[in-house]
Parts: sequence; C-alpha cells; structure tokens
Amino acid sequence: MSIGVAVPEEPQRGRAPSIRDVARLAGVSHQTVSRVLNHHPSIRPETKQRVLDVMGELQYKPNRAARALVTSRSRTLGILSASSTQYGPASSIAAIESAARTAGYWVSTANIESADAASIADALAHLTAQGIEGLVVIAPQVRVFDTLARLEMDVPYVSLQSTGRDEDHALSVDQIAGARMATRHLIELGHRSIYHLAGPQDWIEAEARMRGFLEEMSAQDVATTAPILGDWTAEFGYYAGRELLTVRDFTAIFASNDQMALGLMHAVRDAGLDIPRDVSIIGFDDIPEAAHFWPPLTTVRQDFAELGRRCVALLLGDIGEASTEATGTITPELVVRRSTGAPAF
Amino acid sequence: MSIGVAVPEEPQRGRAPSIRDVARLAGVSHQTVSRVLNHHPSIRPETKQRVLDVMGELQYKPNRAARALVTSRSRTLGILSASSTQYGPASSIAAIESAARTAGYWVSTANIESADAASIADALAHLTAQGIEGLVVIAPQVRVFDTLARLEMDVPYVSLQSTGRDEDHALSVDQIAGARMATRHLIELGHRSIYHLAGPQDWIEAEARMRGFLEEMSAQDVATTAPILGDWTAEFGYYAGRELLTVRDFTAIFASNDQMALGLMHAVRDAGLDIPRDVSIIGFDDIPEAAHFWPPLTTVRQDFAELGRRCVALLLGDIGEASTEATGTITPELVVRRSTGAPAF
DNA sequence: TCTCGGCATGTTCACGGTCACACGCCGGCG
DNA sequence: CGCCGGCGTGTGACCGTGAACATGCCGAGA
Repeated sequence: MSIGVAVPEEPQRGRAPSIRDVARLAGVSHQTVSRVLNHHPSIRPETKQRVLDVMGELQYKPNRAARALVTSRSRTLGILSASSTQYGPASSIAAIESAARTAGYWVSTANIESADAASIADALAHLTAQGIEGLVVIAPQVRVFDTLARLEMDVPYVSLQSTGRDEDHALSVDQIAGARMATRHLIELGHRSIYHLAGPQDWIEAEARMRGFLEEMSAQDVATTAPILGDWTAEFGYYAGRELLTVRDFTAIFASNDQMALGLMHAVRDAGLDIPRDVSIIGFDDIPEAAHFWPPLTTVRQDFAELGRRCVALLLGDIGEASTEATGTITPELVVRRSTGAPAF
Repeated sequence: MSIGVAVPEEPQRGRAPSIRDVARLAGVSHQTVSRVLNHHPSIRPETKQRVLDVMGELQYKPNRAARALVTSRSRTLGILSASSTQYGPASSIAAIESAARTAGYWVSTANIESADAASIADALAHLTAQGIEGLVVIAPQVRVFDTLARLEMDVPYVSLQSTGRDEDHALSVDQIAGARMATRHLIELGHRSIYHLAGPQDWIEAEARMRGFLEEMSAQDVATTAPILGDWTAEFGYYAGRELLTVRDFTAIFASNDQMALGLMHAVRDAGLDIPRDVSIIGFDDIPEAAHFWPPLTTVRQDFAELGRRCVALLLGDIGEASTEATGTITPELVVRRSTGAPAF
C-alpha cells in the first residue's frame, strides 16, 4: 500500500474573494458586508439578502487570520494530551473536538511522548504560540499545571478534576463514586482481600479512583493494602499480575483501567488459575473491547463523550462565550460481566 | 471527580508586545526586528543581538494571525478522521501531530461520527475555513475524496494509499504485503479453508488488505470464498463469528484488524471451540492489547507512527516546505503468537 | 417647524506582521 | 574620478476584517 498526494486543479483566480470584493459586487461598503457576517441588527433585509447572494456567488469565505488579528481572538481551543492512543483520552478528544466545532471553535492538539518538564513546556509553548483561548489537559495534570504556572500563562484551562481550590467552577464527574461502586461490588460478592492496581498518580483521574477505592474499603471496614502504581498499560498489568501471584494473598483485584485489567487476566491465566473462580478482576472505563475479553470484563463505564462536551462547555463559559452552567453529575455505571464472582475460598 | 477551571492572574499590561515595541526599545526600525525574526542574512550581529535581548526582556511572541494574514500561509495541517478512538488512527494522528510540530506546523482535527456526505462536508468546511495547507484523511477515503472533489478544494491531501493515478507521489507502505504475509502464514500452517473478515471497503486500507488476501490465496492456488465486509469493531467480529460458526466450513480466519479478531475469538470460545486447535485466527495492526488476548493474538504489526511521519513529510514536500523525497517502503511485520496453529482436521 | 434620536449605511483607522522599495555608505573597477 | 553594486537599515504600503465615528434620512415630540 502506498500514500498518495493529490493537488487538484488550480483555478488561478489570484486571490480568495474578500469582503471588499463582495461589497463591490453588491454595491455596498465593505462594512455593510462585515455587518451581515456578524449579524448586526440594523441592516435592511433586502440589503442583507443582496450581500448574501453575492457571497454565495463568489463562494466567499471569511479569512480567519484577518479576523483573529483584528479581534485578537483565535477561537481555538488547545488540547494537551498524553497517551492519546488510548481509548479514554481518544474518546474525550473526539468529543471535545465535536463540541468545540459546534460552538464554532477550532481545536489544536499537542501530544507529549514523555512527561518530562521540557516536553510539556514545548507542547504548551506550541499551543500558546497559536493563541489558544482555552486549554484542556488530558495528561499527567499535576506536572502540566506546574509548568503552566511557571510559564505564567493566562489561558483558562480545565482538567478532569477540580484541584480543590476551584470548586466554584467544579463540575462533578464522579469517578470517586465509580471506584466505590467497583469496590463495593467486590466486597458484596464476599471478597475481603482486594488489591488495587492504580494509575500514575499525577493523573488526577488515577488519584481519584484510588481515593474511591480506599474510601469504600474503609467505609466497609475491610483491611486494605497499599495500591500498586501502574502506567495504564496491559503490559504493566501483566507483569504486576505475575508479581502478585507469587504470593497470592488476595481473591480480587480492582484495576484502574481496562487495559491493565486485561494484562492481569493474562497473568492469572498463565498461572493456571480461573477467572473468576480463583481471582475476580474488575476494570474501569468499559472500552468497546472489554465485552469481548475472556472472560468478558466487569468494569465501570464512563461517558467520555459527555466528559468532553462538558469540558468545552465549561471553557467556553469561562471565556465568556456561553454561560452554560452545565453543572450536574455524570454518574459512571457498573457493568457486571463475567470476570467477577464470589471467592471460592 | 470534577472538572475545574482556573484563570491565572492577569498581568494587565494591556496588549502583547509587537515588533514595533521591540523596535522602539532596541532603537531600530520594526523592519529590522522582522528581519531578525526571519533570519535575514544582512543584519549586523550586534544589532541582531540587541533585538534578541529586547525580545527576551519583553517576552515577545510573534502573532500568528498577523503573520498568516500577510503571508496567507496558515502553517496548519488538517486531519479528517473517523473512528479516531481506535488504536491505529489514534497512533497515526499522534505521529502526524508530532511530526508537524517539529516542522513548525500546527494540526487541527475534525472528526466525523457518521460517514454520510453531509457530515464529511461539514468537517471539511470546518478545516478549510481555517485555511489548512494540507489535509490528511484517516477515514472512509473514497467518500471523502468525492466530497473533496465536489467542493472544489485546492488543498494537497494525503491518504494512506495512492489511488493509482498519483503514483509519482506514492510512498509505499505495503499493506498488501502485510495481508499476504498473514494469509501465507495460515496457508503454510496447512489451512485450506480460510475466511477473510474485511474492513469497510471505502477505507482504502481495508481494500488493500483484502486485495492482499485474495492475491495470496490465488497465488498459492487455494480456493477462496467472498470476504465478509465488517466495520472494524469487536462487536461486528463477534456476530460475524457466530454467524460463520453455524456452518463451520473453515479452519482459519484472517481478520482485517485486531478488534474484529478479538470478537471472533469470543464467538469461537462461546461455541465451545478451541483456538487455535479448532480455529486459527489472525489479526492485523498489533494493538498493544493483542499480546494479552486469550490466546495472545497472531497479527501483523504496522508502524503507525512512521506512517504518520511520512504523511507529514509528503505533505510538506508538496507544499514546498521540504523536498524530502522520503520514499521507501514501510514493511509490516508478522507477529506470531498463539492464536494460530496447524488445523486439527 | 425645528430638533432630536435612531436606523441604515459609509469612511477611516487599527490590528501586527511582511514586502517592495529607497537610502546612505563603502569598496572595486573602468 | 565617477559609477556601480552590495550591505545594513529605514519608510511606507498592504493583507482582510472589525470598531469607532460620521453621515443622511425619517419620524416623533416640543
């Protein structure tokens, strides 16, 4: 297979039509055209129609750069993302893009490969050089926000978690509740020795899920061991599982995402054990593949798309575009499949 | 968990510094500053240094909009994407973004949810309204290119496959070879009744993989049945598998991507059959999870990142940015795991 | 009837860069 | 000795749009 490039025929009409071209043909001033574009109220309907007709005829399209220059508004949102190849982040990104587009905004993405300060600073510089009006961070947020502060950027940003001080802007997406649901499910099945395979702690979601786990465990008076800090990958889940199984002092594991759960299941099977008879495993996210794992994975579904939409709503509200106080809780949902069951003990 | 917005303290310095501000403080004309910015050769080193110092002091950052306006170059690449939540597309997108950034380009993405013409046209309009200089399509390309032609857009675009006429620009990424490798692997194991679960046919990759399958089958003189056209999802693989198993006149299936392979494996297990003893299954892509499926999936690895990089190189070459004739073949690689074996017959 | 205010529209300027051209200086060459 | 060309720099125009301000007209109120 190959890659092809194609350059369509060039109409050779020098330059794209500007509002002045439209104005000339419509017999009005360029400002009138500008008013039509911006839905100014005081325009006679017939004038407006005439202008619109000419615009259609000329295939006129407003020049974004000129507009951005004069208004000093880019109408662009930036996304700073890590591991954008994973289902969760990718879903949120898609939703953000979609919501932004609906609101007439553009989205520009910068991915970081490594989470070091230089890489973050570089991505951030790239985004701000573009004059983004808002920033969504889907990455190790703690470090990003540090960098953000150090760079003295004055762009409103959202994370998927309030850091505590910005509670007035908070929109609850209750991942803690999701983690508690998962944990409670295991406890209700009769498990008392439960491990938690957490995500990287500078990801606020990971931290929240871990908090939910610990809260529920202590609320139900179940003794708990220190969570294992993972990196979201199936690979890590696999090796962590192998490690854990050398001791095997547990009957269930709550993994912070489905990929790590998958790796765990692999390790458990490798050890010749049965899921869920010997070990119950629960994940988080409900990626589309989870229903087809072996066994189909019990997990917690989150609405990534809704998450993305809310991010955008919040940002735009902050920019002053809309006052959608779209507060309300997105409740995750427990999806019980076949990877969890009562302990054999 | 919740979402938080934060607006950092505003330095209230009215407006960002422009080249004229820099010029004034450096005691030169604004044009000299511009020359420094654009690395013009005829500048005395000491003048240049003075300007650079002032720029640092003022934290001067060039205004992208102003630049784009006067040069009529946006330095932005567009990505039109479908199913960007899948591993393959997401990986390519990330790679494209990274390569573009390195070249000083921005990337703007538009996702389409449904592949209907209206949705495609909308996304395309959004991207062109932004003045993109190049377009990467990761979507049902046939329809996109139709729309592109109908809209008379004059933006260079790349797809992951030459359409045949643009072979001069072709960069071979041999997916046909990959598909042939997969097929040959099955045949060499002794399989003679092999199904192919293909991807949507307006995705050029899907079509190429199917072609590879058919080519190899006929080259090896193995009778073949018509491929089944899927939609890339595990869900589809599962139902297709259930359907196929009602007849069970095959010993192996080549799925066009790993997700569909996963669904197939699920269906096979549901039928109480063993993989690979009763049915061998091979996928395509080698998503990171594939190694942890049950059984670990034999598949064909593609270098999505390299693919993305080449796309960008090709586009920039076409824009005239670089003349990187980065031709060369990206060869996919067969990864043999445990989901394939000799037929039990 | 005169004034005033609002509507519909036009004129001019500003936004922050780049580009084309002009200018003074200096050394080389006819 | 005068002309030419290149170097380092400055001047002014221009890109496409939106905002401030100006203008003419018309109807309402004094």
